[in-house]
Amino acid sequence: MDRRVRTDSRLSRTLHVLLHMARHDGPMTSEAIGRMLGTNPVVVRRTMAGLRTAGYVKSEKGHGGGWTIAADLNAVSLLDVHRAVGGPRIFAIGSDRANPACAVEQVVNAAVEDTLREAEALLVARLGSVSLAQLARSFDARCRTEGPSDAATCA
Amino acid sequence: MDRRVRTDSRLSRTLHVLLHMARHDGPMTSEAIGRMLGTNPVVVRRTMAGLRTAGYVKSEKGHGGGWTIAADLNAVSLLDVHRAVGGPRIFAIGSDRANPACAVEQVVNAAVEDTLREAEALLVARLGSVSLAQLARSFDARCRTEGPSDAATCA
DNA sequence: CTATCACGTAACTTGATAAGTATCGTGATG
DNA sequence: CATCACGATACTTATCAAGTTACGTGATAG
Repeated sequence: MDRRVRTDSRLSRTLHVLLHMARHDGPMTSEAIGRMLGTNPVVVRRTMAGLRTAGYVKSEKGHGGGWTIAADLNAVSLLDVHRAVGGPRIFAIGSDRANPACAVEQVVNAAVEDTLREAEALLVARLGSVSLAQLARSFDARCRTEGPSDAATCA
Repeated sequence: MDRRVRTDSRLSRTLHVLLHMARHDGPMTSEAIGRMLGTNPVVVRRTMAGLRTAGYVKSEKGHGGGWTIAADLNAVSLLDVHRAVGGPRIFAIGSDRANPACAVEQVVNAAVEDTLREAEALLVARLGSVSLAQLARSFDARCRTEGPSDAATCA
């Protein structure tokens, strides 16, 4: 399905970058990463800033500088990355008024929000249970079954 | 928590309206509903249009006109309402490129989207398992435990 | 020391979408 | 026939991720 919608893609883009960094020797520049993602270096730096604060990557200036992984990939989950990039809003739906005076509205909001909370809990549990290392391994596994790993380079 | 974010509140607002309509004799005008929701009649009509198409409500023009429930509340689930109001976008996060050339990106997107799909399936199952009648009953139950039902009127 | 490289940061623009608003048409009621 | 209430269109507003421009800072090369 070709989604042309408005979704926050910081998590998936960051995971994409991190996996490439894991398979790459030496620092990667924001410009090179931006080319991979089809965007520009400023957007990359903006998103990576959260990862640096969390200690998952570090950055160096000057010649030969760029971004490097600074953590054990086994110790960082997809949830950690989601939080590091500051992507708190998961749902596009919800209720707008927090404490309505109307009791009917209170019941309705509670019902909807309970359901959303359940779904969010599942999401958090799933994202928290997968490490970057596992994700990298699932990529390697896929390459072994589907052919050579040349496709790891971005267009 | 006081969310001042950008959420699609069509589902919760519509449920709110439907429950009031169920407790109300005769048609309710878009203007009266708009006052309940703190919005204006055009927004109400726009959202209700989907419900009418689905056959859950009907509308009458002229004196004494307005909106009336046209379906068995036991037969309509919260999921039915969600779909009737045309609210398809559930998540604010996701991946932007559907079929990337990069195999790493494919693996990452698949992982993220599988997780989202799981959460969506849970959400759909939950919303589909609750009928409007059940929601109305849970309101009545709450009133019995917490006091008189005067709070069913909106501010 | 100076030029270049690469990140850091701030400010602004763009695009998409729910919500809000204004206006006019249409049909039904009294 | 006057009024009411919906139907529909068009336009504006608000929000936020993403994109863009511009300039500053520190590090390396020569």
